[in-house]
Amino acid sequence: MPRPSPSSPPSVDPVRLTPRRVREIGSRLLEWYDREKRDLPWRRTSDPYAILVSEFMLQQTQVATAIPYYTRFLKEFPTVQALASAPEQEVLRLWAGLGYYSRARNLRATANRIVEAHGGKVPDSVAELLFLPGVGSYMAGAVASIAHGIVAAAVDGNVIRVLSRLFRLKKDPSGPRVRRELEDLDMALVPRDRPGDFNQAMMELGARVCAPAAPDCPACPLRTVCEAAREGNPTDYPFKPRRAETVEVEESCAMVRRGERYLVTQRPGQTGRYRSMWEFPHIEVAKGGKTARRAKQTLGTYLADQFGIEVRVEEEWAEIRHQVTHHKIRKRVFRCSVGEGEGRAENDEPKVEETPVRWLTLEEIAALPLAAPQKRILELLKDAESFFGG
DNA sequence: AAGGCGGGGAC
DNA sequence: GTCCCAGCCTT
Repeated sequence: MPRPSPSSPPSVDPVRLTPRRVREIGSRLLEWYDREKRDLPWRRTSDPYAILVSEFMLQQTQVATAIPYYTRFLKEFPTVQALASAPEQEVLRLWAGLGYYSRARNLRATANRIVEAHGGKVPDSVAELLFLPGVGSYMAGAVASIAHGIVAAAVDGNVIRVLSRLFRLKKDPSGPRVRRELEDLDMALVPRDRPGDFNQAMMELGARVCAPAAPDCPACPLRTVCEAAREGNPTDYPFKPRRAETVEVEESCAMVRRGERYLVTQRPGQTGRYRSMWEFPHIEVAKGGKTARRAKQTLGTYLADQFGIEVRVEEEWAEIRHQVTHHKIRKRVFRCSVGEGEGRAENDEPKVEETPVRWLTLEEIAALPLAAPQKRILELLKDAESFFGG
């Protein structure tokens, strides 16, 4: 049997899963976890509903970001019944600013399903959990293991990284196939007596020690059983697929004031960003050429066509920059003036039925579900009003 | 299999 | 600036 020559293409190292190595990984990791685990709100409860809420919030969201939202949310909806019977707008309002608003809608739908079909109890099997809206492979395993002590794999971004380094896995983990292999591998590692703690420990290790850019190998409880650490190149793992290029987007936003009230509208549609959330009217502006002038024109036309409101677009009043996934957005906020008797009087009938329009005070607007950039505009307006004395 | 979905933390 | 986060759903 010839040895592979140095020039042969790299192949995936065979994963060696001796019972001894499995035991060692489990015991070292749990020992570390028992010593180092953070005191997090959802670790102070054994209520499966609360744990379910935390898992929804923690999707693509860092622990520190989620904590204040989690606390508020459970205070408002302490039981699955309370959430199931809440209006969607109310759920969205508590989620506003956290992003990925489908999570909020799915969580509410899941609460509904749990009350209707599971007698108000969060299911304890992975198969049943997978039927719930917004619950995928990771969450089903996380909830089953953490809330119910079921032996299940829970493979998130942290676990992908830890496993890839432990076993020097070179394959792209973003596809479902390799993902499935990772789940099988993880499943073989989960200690039968403490599945929930093991899964949390893997994630905590990934977040605090086995970090993406600067892993702290000397502090790692698994350094003696980690192939990448031995090789000295942990940051070579996991394989990273090419990222989408950043796209720049220009938007115009209308600040239309009438006395104490401002024009706001509800985002229409069954799909798409921010649906059913509220905003100061805004629209994307085609780029190129004299963008600034086009931004004004586009906005005036939009207000007239969409809402039947004739305004004069005045000066640019503020500029908001933010980034969502691979979109880099610049939002120019224009002050707009409405002539006396123009626009509409108190009974606003938009031309487009499904696009509600309201004239509201800043206080009333603050009570609506607003995405983060809209909250920022609202804060700017509040500051301006207090500055000018209202 | 690929793209959409928001926002923020860490560097 | 960059990367990536306790992912999931739709097409």
